Amino acid sequence: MGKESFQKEVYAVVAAIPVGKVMTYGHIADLTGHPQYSRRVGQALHHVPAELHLPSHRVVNAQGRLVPGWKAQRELLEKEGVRFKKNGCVDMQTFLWKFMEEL
DNA sequence: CAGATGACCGCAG
DNA sequence: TCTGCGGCCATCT
Repeated sequence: MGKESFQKEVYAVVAAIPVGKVMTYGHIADLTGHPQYSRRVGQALHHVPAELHLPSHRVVNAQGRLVPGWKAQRELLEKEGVRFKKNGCVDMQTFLWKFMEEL
């Protein structure tokens, strides 16, 4: 498995996140079979070509915090029905995508 | 080639 | 809430 195949797997997972749900970098790393690659998931998404039109705004960190410096992200999520806690973090209990429970 | 850096994670103070 | 520390890994200086 080369590095760019890992990148493709990441993109596939992100593309599969349903509207109104979010997923964390760590979980995506787990799904690709590389539990320690959370940082690489972040890199892959930071450099993802816009023409792929991935819903990368639905990826947040493990605390539900949004991407530093990306001002449109919160609005995009709110438009999909994602609500935030008082501290500004996503309400993970409600909006984290639990893919296991969909089978 | 050695450090620094980053869309990370968890724990601690 | 913010800061620091150790661990992690590829990329940039």
